[in-house]
Amino acid sequence: MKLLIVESPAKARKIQSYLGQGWQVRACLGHVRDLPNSKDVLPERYKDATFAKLGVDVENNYAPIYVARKDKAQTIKDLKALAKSAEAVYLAADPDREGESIAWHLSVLLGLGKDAKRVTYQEITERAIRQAVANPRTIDFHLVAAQETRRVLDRLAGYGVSPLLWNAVGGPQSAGRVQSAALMLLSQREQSRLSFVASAFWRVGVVVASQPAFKAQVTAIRGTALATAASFGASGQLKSGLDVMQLDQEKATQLISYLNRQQAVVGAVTLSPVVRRPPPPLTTSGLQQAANAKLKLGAAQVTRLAQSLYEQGRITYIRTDSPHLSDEAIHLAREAVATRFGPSALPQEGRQYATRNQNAQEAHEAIRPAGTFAVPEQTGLSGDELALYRLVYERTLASQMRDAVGEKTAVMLQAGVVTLHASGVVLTEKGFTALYDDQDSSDEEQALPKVLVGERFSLKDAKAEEKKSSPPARFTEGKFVQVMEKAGIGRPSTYGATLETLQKRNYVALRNRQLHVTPLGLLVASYLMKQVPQLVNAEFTAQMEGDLDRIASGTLSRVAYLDSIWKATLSPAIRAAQLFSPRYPLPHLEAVLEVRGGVAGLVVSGKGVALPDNVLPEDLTPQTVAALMDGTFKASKPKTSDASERAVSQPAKRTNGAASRKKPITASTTKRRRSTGTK
DNA sequence: CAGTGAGCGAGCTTCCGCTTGACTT
Repeated sequence: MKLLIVESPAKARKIQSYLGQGWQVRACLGHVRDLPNSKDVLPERYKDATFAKLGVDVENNYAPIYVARKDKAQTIKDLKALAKSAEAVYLAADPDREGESIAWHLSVLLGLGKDAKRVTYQEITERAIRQAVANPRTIDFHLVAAQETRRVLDRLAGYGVSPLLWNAVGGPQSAGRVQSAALMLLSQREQSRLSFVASAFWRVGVVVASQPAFKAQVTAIRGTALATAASFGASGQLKSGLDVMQLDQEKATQLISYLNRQQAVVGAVTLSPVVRRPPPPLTTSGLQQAANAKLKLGAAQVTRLAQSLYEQGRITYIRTDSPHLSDEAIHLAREAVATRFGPSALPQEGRQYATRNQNAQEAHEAIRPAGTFAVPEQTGLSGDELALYRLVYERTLASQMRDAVGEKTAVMLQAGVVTLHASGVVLTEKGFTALYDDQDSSDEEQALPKVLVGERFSLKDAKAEEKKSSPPARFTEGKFVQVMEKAGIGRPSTYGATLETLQKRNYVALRNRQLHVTPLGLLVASYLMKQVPQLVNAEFTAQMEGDLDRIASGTLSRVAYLDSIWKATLSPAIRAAQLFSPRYPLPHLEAVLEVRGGVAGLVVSGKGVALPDNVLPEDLTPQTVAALMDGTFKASKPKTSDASERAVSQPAKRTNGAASRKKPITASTTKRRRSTGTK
């Protein structure tokens, strides 16, 4: 009997069916050994070591202590028994950095030594598997070293910086390479919203009475452009150097009566072709984004539903960063498109998509229907599972369909001294949009009639509308997963977990499906930014990836790299960090956020109160601040939250005593903390 | 005299990434 070990049980079943008799295919369920997370799992000889809690002997070339993971005890026992009676053991963990490490840890636990046979393959077909097991290689120790470097760095950074927060903020706080960089991105967005000053301006629209009629907007008067939202800076002023006119209500009203007496002459007609390519097949982040936008599902819910579909054999593996489709998948997708829309809906050749993500490891295919591409209605699925499967099915098919082709028409008209513009798009070939439309339905696109330069039309129904410049939008969970991927922060298997951690720590909260940074989150972010800017820098992970690649190729030593990050950078910053608690002066308000015992509070002219749990920075106005200070504040009852919001916020419920304890912050206590801390 | 509460000190918290069930509530 030969033993083949993969990571996932679903994959094991599939491969078992290919290899058949003479093979045992088993799953190890991911990592089997790790750094210790508590003292009781430590081997006896390390119990008294100074680095016991850290699990890394920094002074001895950053040697890690590895212990078998408790949650894998049974799995390891079973694998050991099988390995003993097997004539050969093949280690077939995923073909990436983490997979190579898993293979090595298995080889140690199973006592395989140099005989360990490492096999990898890019797709799960009988041919690919048989070819892989016929050509085993040895374990790539450079790649294993790169993974170990990543693991050690994360432990040193996380366990090094988190205690700073216990001192400065109080309570069970945490910091890390991924979660703190993510918090910083969210916090920067929240801060630019808090300091943003909105400006009001007026826009005037009119109906051009052609056959059929269409709508046009006033864009300029006597050659001077009217202000749009883009004309204003974040502080509410018109951007300098712009020659624009800001309409107020009075001028807008005058403009309306002027327009109603005018005729418009067509001054220019511009036609330009429009080609829209289909969106690529789904990756983990793409699935989160699409399911959030189209199905209004939260991150945790999408993960649960997708995992279930994967286990039922409906879709391929759900944690992937590659939009790649196998030849077989492209063939099946094209067949399904031809059945539904006819062969004319297909381009000559199948379409392959390249990843846009620099850090992609591409160990898996895109997320697509597994097996025979069952039509959604014939799967027997229902509810959210059906909806999510349909999304995967349609995105996969759409990726193989023709481009949508059309024409954009832009018309300029002159009505006396007033310049008007109208535009519209008409699709002449629907292409993939016949199946899957990825455009926001809100940006309406009118079909313009054919008009000629010099034609005259009367105007009617002129209307003025007040608009406001708006701050950068908050992120939904789905959108933010894409932001993390683009910044190279985290991995497909951790995007959801990172969002959960940030919510569990009460740094981030969901409201109306949008991610908000809490007062505590703002304080933690501003503290980390001041004391350990290296850790929260969004570039940090991207640079790390480059260095890990050099370690994997053998051109950079693991110890030299860790020295440059730990001994030369992070460790000195941690030693020099101030321990006093952070303050955050709120823009536009005479109030400062402070924190005591892990609870954020508000301080106004020396007097402090703790903030109730569900108060977010956007709730703080002169009125609510006054009410909070004199104790008359009533939390506005949030509107009934939808299911996806509940699903995520439930596990985030805080059970820790320190965090839920409420103590008023007084001027004397905050002052004392600061004076002791700065010594 | 009994009950209350301020104040003190000891001990605790934490990372990222790879995988699923087996546990309660």
